[in-house]
Amino acid sequence: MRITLKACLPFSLYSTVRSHGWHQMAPFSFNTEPLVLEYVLQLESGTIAQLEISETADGVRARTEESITSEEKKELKQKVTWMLGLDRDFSSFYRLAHDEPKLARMEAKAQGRVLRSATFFEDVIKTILTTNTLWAATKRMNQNLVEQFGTPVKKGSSQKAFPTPTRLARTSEDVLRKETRLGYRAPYVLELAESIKKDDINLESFKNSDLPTEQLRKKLLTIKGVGDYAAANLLNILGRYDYLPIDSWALKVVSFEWYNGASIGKKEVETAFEHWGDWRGLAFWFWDWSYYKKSEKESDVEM
DNA sequence: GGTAGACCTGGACGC
DNA sequence: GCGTCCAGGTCTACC
Repeated sequence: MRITLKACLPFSLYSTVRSHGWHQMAPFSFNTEPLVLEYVLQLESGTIAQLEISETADGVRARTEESITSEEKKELKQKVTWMLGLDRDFSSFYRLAHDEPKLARMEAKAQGRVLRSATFFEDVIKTILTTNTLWAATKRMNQNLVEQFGTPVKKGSSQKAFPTPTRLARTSEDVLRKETRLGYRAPYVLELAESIKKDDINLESFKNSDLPTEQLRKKLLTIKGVGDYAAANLLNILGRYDYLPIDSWALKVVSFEWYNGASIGKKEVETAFEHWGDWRGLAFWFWDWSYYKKSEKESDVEM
């Protein structure tokens, strides 16, 4: 089965996929030759579809070998549109970015979209796994979650979908802590899965919520394991750019950019992007950091 | 509202 | 191979 979807132009599959590290996390995988994004998607009906998404002249083509119903096809279209932000229009931001040398490239590279998971639940769990740990450990915890609790494409297949809240709610904190190696994050993941199962929280409604960003942020902060950084990161994923995800990396690159490497706090980061108003999260996310130019120069010397 | 300490894993390092 | 140190956000208790 194949579907083609049009994107609001400009669009680049490569730029969207490489917008952050999600493409390195199961059930995503990404090949550059040829350019294909793979994802194991679990539909509402329970059907598992192994998707191969490639770029077309004006959008994407999604292919799966599984036969699916017309209702499932409709859901698949909605999910792919959401994951790649195909309907997102960044023209107002591009007009502002043209005058900023650190962002002026964005329109030509069709940057602005961030890769999202099929469900907001998956994005919240993955964000919790990024906190207070190294990237390698985040990937390992996520891999363990998918391997241990994900539904396979076919019986015996190693390709599995991200676990559903219902499936995770059936496990125990002890298993998540010791076997999935989530450590102190285990009760947070379990509590969230249980809350969704009991309908205490509907994370998927956050995708198209009319609530003001501040109220949405407050709701996110009620989730155990989601603090200021994680909430801002999740708001950016939802397309709300009013908050900056300030972690230790942000302090480092902003300090290098404007404070000559001196020790700084959150306030300095916020001040640096204040004038971008409602777009500040997006400007921050795609800023062309001098810190990396310096690193490249140093590695050039070493070579 | 601000701050200190605990939480937990895994990589780096020294022995 | 073993032990120690450190980095990484959030939570909770306390002031």
